[in-house]
Amino acid sequence: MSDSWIERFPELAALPPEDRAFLTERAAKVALPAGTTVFAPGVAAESFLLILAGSVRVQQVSPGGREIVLYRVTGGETCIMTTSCLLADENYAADGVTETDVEAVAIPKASFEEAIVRSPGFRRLVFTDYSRRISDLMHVVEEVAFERLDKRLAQRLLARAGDSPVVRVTHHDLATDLGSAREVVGRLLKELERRGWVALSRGSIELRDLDKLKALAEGS
Amino acid sequence: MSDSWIERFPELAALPPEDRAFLTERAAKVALPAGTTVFAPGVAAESFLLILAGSVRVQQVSPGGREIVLYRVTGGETCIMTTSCLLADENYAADGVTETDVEAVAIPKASFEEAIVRSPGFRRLVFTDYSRRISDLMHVVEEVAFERLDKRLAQRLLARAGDSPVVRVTHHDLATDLGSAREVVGRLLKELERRGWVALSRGSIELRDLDKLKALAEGS
DNA sequence: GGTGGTCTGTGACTTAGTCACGTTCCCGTG
DNA sequence: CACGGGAACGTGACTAAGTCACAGACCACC
Repeated sequence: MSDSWIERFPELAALPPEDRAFLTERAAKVALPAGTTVFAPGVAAESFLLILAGSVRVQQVSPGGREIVLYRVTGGETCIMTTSCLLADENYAADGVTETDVEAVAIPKASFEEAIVRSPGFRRLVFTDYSRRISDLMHVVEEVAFERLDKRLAQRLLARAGDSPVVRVTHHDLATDLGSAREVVGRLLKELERRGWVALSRGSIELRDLDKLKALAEGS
Repeated sequence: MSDSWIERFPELAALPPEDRAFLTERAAKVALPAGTTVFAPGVAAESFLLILAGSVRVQQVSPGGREIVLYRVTGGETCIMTTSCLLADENYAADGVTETDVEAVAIPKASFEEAIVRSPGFRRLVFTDYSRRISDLMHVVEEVAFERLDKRLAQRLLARAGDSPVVRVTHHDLATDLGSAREVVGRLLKELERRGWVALSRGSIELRDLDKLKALAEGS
């Protein structure tokens, strides 16, 4: 298989040629359409997944139907949940869904284990990704437990706005991002609109006063 | 050094003799009195830690002074926060404090990396522990985001009660366990007392109706 | 027998979540 | 074009949880 994908992973691109070859020979490219369930509680994974492009949302769903996004896996990152299932036969209470069309590379379990043994650089990539996810999770705990919702909402709005000031997102999606309820998010947004900081319309939100929003997002 | 400690870790005890010897030769036993800070934001670790006895509490502290316990590391487990620092040079926003006197075994960074390479069983132990902590963290997120506080409080009371029905703990400590505020915990406890399910006194709580508490802890 | 520190209690208030609706908008089908 | 259904959003009334500013109460130790 072509080894061009490996350039998406600086740690792997810097590997000695024989390790690069080992990986590229055993990797298979896969394409996942938006909305695919990559993993779910009770389903064992059989490959190590490296995401080339697109985004996988890892979330928890409560018995009562509420959801919270734990983190997102995007291009250049690996999917810890499948890794863990490979290494520890662990089953998690979270599921992963592609938010966009996703291009990924899959390495079978046996080759993955061998790569861990033979390549310090590969090992480092895997451990680094574990650490990043643990950081992500700790950050979620911190936010959910301690931060005000209006502040978190402002953070999310700013994060979702790329260069464009218009964010295409529903109240429900924002609530899922924040682990809150749609009505609550709607009310907070309405208050922001009343202040003139955003303009609301069905399915999208225009950020009108970035400075004020940033102040809210960063304020203590 | 004596290799008796290795029996505390079934995965390691089952290792081939040469791997066991490798670990026991390089491990150093350490004793940490209660209240010792094992790691903290901004401090790099230099050894892999295996806990033999006692308990290390890993927690986050908010700017506003509120705290939440993320998980506890107890006998027979390893400390992935230090592991992560070893492997990924990551710095976390959490700190670890010994809750009791702790006996542990430390393996220097270089020996740790070598053990990862040479011993599949050791590798498995490390990855399994990563997975366990990720599970723990996801569980915390789920509880904080979705579960009622009275239910979580009942769970904690039951968890803290060993065989004895009298739990020695302050309202503040329970609040820290739950990531909540002392006053809130106090009010909920008072309500439980009014129902006759617990009896409160300074510094301790007597569980009077385990069935009712269990029903609360398990109820939807 | 004070005295400082820890632990707990309380009321008034704000913020967040829940529940049960109702309304509006969009888009495809008859 | 009407209209019907689903998705998105709005609202009010209520409960749960967190915050703030205190005030006691208990304990240990001079």
